[in-house]
Amino acid sequence: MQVRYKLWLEEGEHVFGEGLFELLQEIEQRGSINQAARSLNMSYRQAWGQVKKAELRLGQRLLATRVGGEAGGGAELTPAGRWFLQRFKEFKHAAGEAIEAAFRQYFG
Amino acid sequence: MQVRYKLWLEEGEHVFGEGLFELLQEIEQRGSINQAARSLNMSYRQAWGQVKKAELRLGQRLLATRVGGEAGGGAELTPAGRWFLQRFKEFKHAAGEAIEAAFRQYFG
DNA sequence: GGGCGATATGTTTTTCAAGACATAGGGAAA
DNA sequence: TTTCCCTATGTCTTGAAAAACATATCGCCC
Repeated sequence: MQVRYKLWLEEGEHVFGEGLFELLQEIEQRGSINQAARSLNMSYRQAWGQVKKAELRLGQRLLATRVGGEAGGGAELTPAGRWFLQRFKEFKHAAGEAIEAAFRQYFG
Repeated sequence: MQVRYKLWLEEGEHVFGEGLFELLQEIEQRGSINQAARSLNMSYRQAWGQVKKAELRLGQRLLATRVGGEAGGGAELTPAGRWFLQRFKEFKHAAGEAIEAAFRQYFG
């Protein structure tokens, strides 16, 4: 038997979770939504929509994008984007450890 | 902004989570699946199916039921049922506290 | 100016889980 | 022997989220 969990943040509605976390991470190191989506095996439409919805609900931009140009365009994280990425990463790690520990304590 | 989470146990597949937890709790103090379902605002079909699926996957009974008789029948927890209920309750509490604490630490 | 690789959205289709509906049967008690 | 309240299942409907499909536009570069 094993424990499973999902963690996310809400601002009335879902704004930041595992999916967006991985997506932003990938965008940060690839420089484009398209590349990131591809590498995570999802469609550009899906990736873009996810970011857009979060930005709307948070009331702030997570990505700075450009259209056209040398590489056709691209995207990079705004300071807010980097902030969320970093914080969520640390939070997720701490919470995950604690959950596993509690599981071991009560079911191990 | 607030943190949200879901915790559950798997044995290959989902076997025990919040839903079953509340259901067993209610059954324990009401003595019937029907009454419990009603009080949780779900159908008997749904409640019964949930228990059945878990029992199948766990390979052990969670409820001892009887058909017909004075109250029409009824259900009570087996020792295994009580064990899961108690353990999950404690685990859920400990994990919840830890998650909230981590959230405060990183986003508070 | 056409191709390439991006962003940016609207629309439609699929899928899959949740819920609703239906039916059979058991046993005490009036 | 009928009524009542329950267990026990099969099946059908539906509704929402995910995926697929379809366009439009932008700007460098050859």
